[in-house]
Amino acid sequence: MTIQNKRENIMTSALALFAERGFDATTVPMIATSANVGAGTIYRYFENKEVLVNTLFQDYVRTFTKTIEDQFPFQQSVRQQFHHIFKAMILFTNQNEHALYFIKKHSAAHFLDSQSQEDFTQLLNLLRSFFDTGKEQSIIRNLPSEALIAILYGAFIELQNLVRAGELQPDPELFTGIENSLWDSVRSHS
Amino acid sequence: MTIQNKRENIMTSALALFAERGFDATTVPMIATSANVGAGTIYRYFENKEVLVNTLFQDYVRTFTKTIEDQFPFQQSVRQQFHHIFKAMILFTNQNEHALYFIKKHSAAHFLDSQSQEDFTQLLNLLRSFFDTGKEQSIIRNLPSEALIAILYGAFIELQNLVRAGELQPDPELFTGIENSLWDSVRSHS
DNA sequence: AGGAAATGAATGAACGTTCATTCCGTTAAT
DNA sequence: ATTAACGGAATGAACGTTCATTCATTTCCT
Repeated sequence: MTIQNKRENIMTSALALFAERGFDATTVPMIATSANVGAGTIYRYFENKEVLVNTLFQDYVRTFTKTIEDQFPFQQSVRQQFHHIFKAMILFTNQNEHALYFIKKHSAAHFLDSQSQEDFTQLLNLLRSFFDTGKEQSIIRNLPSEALIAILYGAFIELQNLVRAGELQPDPELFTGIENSLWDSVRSHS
Repeated sequence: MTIQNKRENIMTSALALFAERGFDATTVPMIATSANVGAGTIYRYFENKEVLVNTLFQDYVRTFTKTIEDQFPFQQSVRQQFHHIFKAMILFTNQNEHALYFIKKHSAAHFLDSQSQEDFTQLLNLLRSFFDTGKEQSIIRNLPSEALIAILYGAFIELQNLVRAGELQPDPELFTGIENSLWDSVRSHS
């Protein structure tokens, strides 16, 4: 196993455990066992448990932000921009199974350093500016953008949890239905 | 302070701490300090930390379920039933500040005993039967009831977090707007 | 005074972290 | 081609700390 693989292995194991059990209920030996390394090995790659969780947090928040920003259809309709964001959320979740839930679960945690908080704020700003633009055009419902983000984000995460738990079959039809539901929750019905 | 008050005091303090920090990051001495009692006193009222958290969980899940069931307008329209549920969520949150978030945060936790899980399932069943009825009448969107619950529940909790954090002003106008948004997310737009 | 309630220092288990040791791939010498 | 020496990577037992829990003692109330 290469060094890069081993580092990623530790990160992937830690991500899944942090997402499932939470930071505080996950022990370093647990991560080590799951990653098939000795407990001490983790400290060759990460200064300590908090550095590990912050590294993970920043990594995935940035990747998620980039996924939304990538080829964002600035010229097109608000509805199409919403579709792009929704697609990005699905794509990111498919490519990083536990990442969104991990982010959600720890985005207000006491151990986040200032860099992690900054990265998360940037993600929120991106969503906020989308909703603000949509409201200016009277296409998005007249609610605080914070609230609109909460609705979209809260509902989406809860749904992905059901999919992860196997209680919901992730077929395209379902996703279209959910996209429409969430669009109807944020759009203006004048 | 009466015995009943002391017990409630411990429960209220534990609730707030569990909601804010999570079960694993909350220590028993923390709860004791917050409740102005000695650490040992907690063990006069609760066998151990897990019994305490399960007692809290069952208490609040049952109260929440009762709040929804109380005066439920079975005879009236699905929209009015939805309004009742939404009002119940607001009422319950006003009367039990941290309770809904506590429930949310721990409803899939590893330390929940079978009684807690059963109580939570009953709450879900109540919501599920509301959505099922609404779908039969083609008033509710044709999505799995699990998904509809996730949307309503996920969005609502996320919004209450913003209110608790002071990032959203809880005025009646906002709540009406949110109720409409969530109704539009679950209703059928034929 | 007597008995129940409350206490918080003491305890042992479990945690994050360290570090003396082992392992293993590469290099160099024969 | 084989072997010896080297050094960074990996290890997991051991350390100090923190936690949940206990219990000998004190406090409170009747």
